[in-house]
Order: sequence, then C-alpha cells, then structure tokens
Amino acid sequence: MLSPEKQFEIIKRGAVEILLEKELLYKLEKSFKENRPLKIKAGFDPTAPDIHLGHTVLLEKMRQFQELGHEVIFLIGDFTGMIGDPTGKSETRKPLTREEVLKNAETYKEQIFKILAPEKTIIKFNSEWLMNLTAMDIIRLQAKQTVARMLEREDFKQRFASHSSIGMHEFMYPLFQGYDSVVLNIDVELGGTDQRFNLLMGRELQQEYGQEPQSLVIMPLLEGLDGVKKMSKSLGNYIGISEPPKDMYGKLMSISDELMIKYYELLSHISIKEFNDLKEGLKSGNIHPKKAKENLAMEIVERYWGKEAAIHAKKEFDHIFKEKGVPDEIPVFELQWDEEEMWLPKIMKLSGITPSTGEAMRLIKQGAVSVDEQKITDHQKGFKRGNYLIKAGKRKFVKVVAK
RNA sequence: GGAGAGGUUCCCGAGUGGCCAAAGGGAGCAGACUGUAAAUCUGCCGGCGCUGCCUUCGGAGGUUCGAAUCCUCCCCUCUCCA
Repeated sequence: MLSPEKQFEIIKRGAVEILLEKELLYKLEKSFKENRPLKIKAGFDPTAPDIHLGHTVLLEKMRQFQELGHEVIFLIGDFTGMIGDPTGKSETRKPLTREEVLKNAETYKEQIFKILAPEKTIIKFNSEWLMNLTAMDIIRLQAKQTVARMLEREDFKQRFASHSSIGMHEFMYPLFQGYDSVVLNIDVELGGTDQRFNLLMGRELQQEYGQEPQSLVIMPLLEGLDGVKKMSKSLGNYIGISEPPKDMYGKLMSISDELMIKYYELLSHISIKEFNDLKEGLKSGNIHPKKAKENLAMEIVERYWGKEAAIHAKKEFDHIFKEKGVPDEIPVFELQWDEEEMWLPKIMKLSGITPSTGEAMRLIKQGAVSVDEQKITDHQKGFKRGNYLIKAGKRKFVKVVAK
C-alpha cells in the first residue's frame, strides 16, 4: 500500500476540489494504519447507459481508488432516477421497470469494466433501501433539512427567484442521495461539480445520523469536442467508449490543443510526473502538440479496443488526412441505374452522400467533390452508367455501383 | 376559477398585409490556411435539373388580387392573482 501522502497526491489529480483535504488525509492515514480500505461511492443515473468519455472521468478516479486498495461502490440510482435530478428542465421521470433497470445495469457493466476491475467493484441499487422507507422515515429525513438550506442550491435559487416551478419531490433528490451515504456509511464520495450540493447533503446527513461525514472529491465536467460545453450525448459533442476505433481516434484528433491538456489530466493513465513533463514540453516547444495528441488518441483507443485497433485507426487517419487518401473501407451503394447518363447531384443524393441535390450542387460549386480522385466543378456534369468512387468534403466517401 | 404573455426555418431571435424562403447571432457544412486542430478569411446553409417553380412561420378554417403578418375556433407553453 502506498503512503497516505502518495495516495492523496494521486486522488487529487484533476480534482476541482477536495472537501476537506485535511479530513481526507486523516482518513487515509487511519486506513493505512489499520489496514482497512475506505468505502468509496459514486452514483450513476440508471437511464443513460451509453457511456462516453465524460463519464469516464469519474470512473478513472474510481479506478485509482481501486488500485490504491480501497472499496469502490458503483451505485445505480434506480430509485432517485425516478425523481430525476432537478435541473429545471427535466420533469419527473417515468419509473423504470425492474427489467429495464436490470437491463441497463447489464449495459453499464459491459462498459465500466473496461475501466474498473470487475472483481473489486461493488454494484448497488439505491431502491434496495429507499423503496422500503415508510412515510414516517421520510418525514424524519425531511426534518433534517430546511427550505432555506434547499434554496441555497443554485438551481433552486434561480428558479425560486424567477418564479419558475419547483416540485416538492425535487427537494427529495438531494436528501435521498445523501441518505444513500448514511446507509452505506461512506467515507468518500465522488462526483462532478454539478453534484456539489447533493454531495454536501451526504455530509450533513451523516453527521445528523451520528456518522463521520464523508469526504468529497469533486471532479470537473469534461468539456466536449467543442471545448466549451460539457460533454453530453444530447449536445452531440461526445466520444462514446463503444464507438469504433477510427471514429474515436478521429474525434480525439479534432480537439483543440488546450482541451488536449485537460483530457490528458483527466483521462490519461500517464503518471503525474509524465503529465508535468508533457505540459512543460508543450510550453517550451520541445514537444509538438500534434505528436502529443496522437499519443493521447492512441492511448485511449487502445484502452477500449486494444493496441492493434489503435494502430490501425491511426494509419487510416493519417492516410485520409495527411495524404488525403481514401479509406480502406468505403460504403458501397448499389444504384438503380437505367438511363444512359445520370446527373452527378442526383447520383450523390440517391447514394445518400448528400441529403439533397441542392446540397450536392453547392458542394460541387465549392470544389468539395471528386469522382475517381478527379475534382469536379461542373454541377451540370452527367456520368455514363458505371461504377464510381465519389468523395464529398474530407470525410464522406461512397462507392457507387450501377445495378 | 380570474387576468395576461407567447408559440417563426436545427437552436436563439427579428419580422405585425406585398420589397419574405423570412434580418441578426449560434450551431452545422464546404473552401483557403494549418499540424489533423484552434484562430482567421471566404462561401453555403427548406426542397426541386434552380435566372423559375413547390412547400414552410403551433393546428384548422376564413377575409384579401395577395397572409408569418388581419379575423374565427382549437391545441400547447409560461407568468400573475385566488
């Protein structure tokens, strides 16, 4: 086991904040002395089992705890999921059926065990205990907090100020999440910055119930490909961990240099020293950012798909973008081709490479289209019945075969 | 229950009878540049073989030579009062 100080250093990497640092250090020392692992918790929504790199920030931190010998609980909020974390937009969600919850849990497992060690991960569902609370239990729980305290939460505060509606049940979300920590007697809870209020609630409730308050490790929300907004599926700026290697590689290569550093800090397995050297190197110009980005993309693709796939993805990427070549696998489209000659935009539309002939015409006028590696600029041009390789823009290819 | 505000093209948002396929911004796409990216510049950004035609402005009708704009009914969202 590593010394408490070393452990702390690893835990702190990438974290926005640790509450309270001294307290966590003390817990680590105690755990070290008594040779007793700490209980770590992180909660996940039961509805979104399609994991992307944003989720993995937390998972990576959990993995670090596992490697340090602590006990990690992957908590699926199947009960709290019915409420939906108050965001002002989301309405009360439909309760998932038992089958759906279990099915989603399976999907989770397939994905998270690419990061976490299966034998060391404890999976729990909070419906296990929350479902059995009586009305009396719930009132007792509610009595531990005040409306004023609830309104300190940024989201509630804003909605209250702007006269937007706040459902009574929404107040229960933080309480239940905190109560989970009480039930499990958690030592450290992990969460994103958006979870701060809920995480703190755990501390307060644990104290109310006579437990030592959990320490909090607050992780940043990973920015998506645009580098501004947080990574999320609905914004379409995400990299899913089940995406094919070449998509994953390509997306990683498209991030900005600045974002790359954050990704390194939060996602890469390189050591803290290596990370600092990298930052220095980039600053001084000794390391070319492109090279650094390639390494990052390789590391991450390899994590989810293996070394060979990563190498292949890189080759393919270099081929297409550096050499402006053609990928190995191009979708083939069998085109019903009766006439002698067909209008190019029509071919493009029918083959699905562009949504409309108008779009195809525009692209041709802009010099973005080539047929059999020959740039086409005449949007009136027709082609004789036959097979052609059409390229539109940098990454859209299709092989048209006359049928 | 009463009073009021509003629903416009992917998003935000202007437009209150013809000059509107609808300003502006964002997103997106393409070209140039580059390191593959960012930034910047340029072009595009409803459909159609396209100097024109067709379909869009919550829905359905109506007025008018002409409607996103006016009228009627309906649906939805939000606010205030109780």
